[in-house]
Amino acid sequence: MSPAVILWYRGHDLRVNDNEALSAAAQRGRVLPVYLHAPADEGPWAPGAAARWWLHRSLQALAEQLGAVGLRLILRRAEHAVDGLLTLLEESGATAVYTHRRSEPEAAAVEAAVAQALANKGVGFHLVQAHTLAPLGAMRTLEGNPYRVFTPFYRSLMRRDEPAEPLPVPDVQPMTTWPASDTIEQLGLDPQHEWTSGLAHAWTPGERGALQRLQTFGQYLGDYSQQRDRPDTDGTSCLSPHLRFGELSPRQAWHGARIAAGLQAEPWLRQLAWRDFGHHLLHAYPHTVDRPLREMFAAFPWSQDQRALRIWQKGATGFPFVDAGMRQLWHTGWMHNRVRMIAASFLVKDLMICWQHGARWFWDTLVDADLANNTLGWQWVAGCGADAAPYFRVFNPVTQGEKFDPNADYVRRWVPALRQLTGRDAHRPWRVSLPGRRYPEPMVDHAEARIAALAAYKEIRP
DNA sequence: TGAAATGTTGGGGCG
DNA sequence: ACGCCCCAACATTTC
Repeated sequence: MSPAVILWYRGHDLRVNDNEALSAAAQRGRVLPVYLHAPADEGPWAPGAAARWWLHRSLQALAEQLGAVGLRLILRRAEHAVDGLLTLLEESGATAVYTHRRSEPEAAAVEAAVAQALANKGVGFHLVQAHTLAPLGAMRTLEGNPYRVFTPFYRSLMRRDEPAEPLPVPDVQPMTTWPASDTIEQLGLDPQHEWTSGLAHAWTPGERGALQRLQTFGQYLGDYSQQRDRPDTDGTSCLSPHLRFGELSPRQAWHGARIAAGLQAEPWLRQLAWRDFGHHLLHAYPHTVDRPLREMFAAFPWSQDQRALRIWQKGATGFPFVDAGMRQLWHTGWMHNRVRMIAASFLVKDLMICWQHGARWFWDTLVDADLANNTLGWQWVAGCGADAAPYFRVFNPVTQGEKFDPNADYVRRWVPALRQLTGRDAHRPWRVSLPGRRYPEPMVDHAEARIAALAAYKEIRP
């Protein structure tokens, strides 16, 4: 009788296809899959509400996928993951633990603690690297430093061999008797707020939903470079939450895109590489989750206006493109990337509210909230990160709207009060009279706000 | 993965 | 025919 081995799911790896830890575990013994909800391990960046909504459903989907091959997903609460693993080792007599490495600083500490505890027990610990295209730490400049500029990082990534082909679902030997499991409800992940009703309409969490989305997007890949900046179309893949939860591996995405579009997949693979860049940066500079990479920004004279922050969060700034984005976020847990840049720029430059507040809001409301990419994106916009937009590049929320949402279809979709306006007027509603005034006046004068932000930036420059 | 200010050019209206 | 002005279109500089 072969020994039991634990397959430790950690929430960024919720799939059975192309699952290296599963495949390795299956070769070694009877597979015991477990997800441990360990709040004490999570620190200040525990998954936000939208991510918990997704996680709850993705775990249900994973349990089904595992069930189809004869495995059962064990769910457990534990103070620390290491406690949960030790308990399960006792109960099952398992001889090894397989899992996938994460890139977050807190997760690295957990991995170290688990490695230590398992070594003490003489239990094998197999930490597999599969959440990025290139292994964390493997991407180095000629001087041996981490890349801090995207383009050289990208070129270097593309010079590597193509990622290996995705693995099929392995043949598995199930356990003969299964340890007890909590129910998904007992984990208490689902936020059960009223607002989550919109999320279910927009998404299908789980591996099947992910593969379906990849399949569908493959048909549009040829138009990606034309359409990707247009929030009024479905030009982007919308794979980000699936990748975040590992319902799809980056190399599955890579090969899926190659099969669908061959060399034409390049512009989209470049975006997939941005995802890798974020994870490599977070791994190299873990403190950047709440501190600017470029240290002079610590002295920036940020505004503490809580009221303004609320107005931005609600999507009531009076700038239609910004408000449409913030409302799309609230209703669907997702925002088009072009609009993320504009909305983020508005918070940081027009309102001069520090990027950490924006990052926290996105963290709580995005279904694809990923610490590495959220940090990269906000520091990019704020101008304080790696390969950041220079601070003096201030987006104009009106002209950006006119450029990328020329008929204002996106704005009118998400801001009902503007629906009666023509495409031309919807981006500048203050020029026309709105019956009932259901849409707010602009909360700032953009031209003045821009000048104020540039002046503040001048203060901190060396 | 900007935008605004400033500079330059060239066509056309006009006296 | 000529110079002058206006201004759109484009280029360059600056933040």
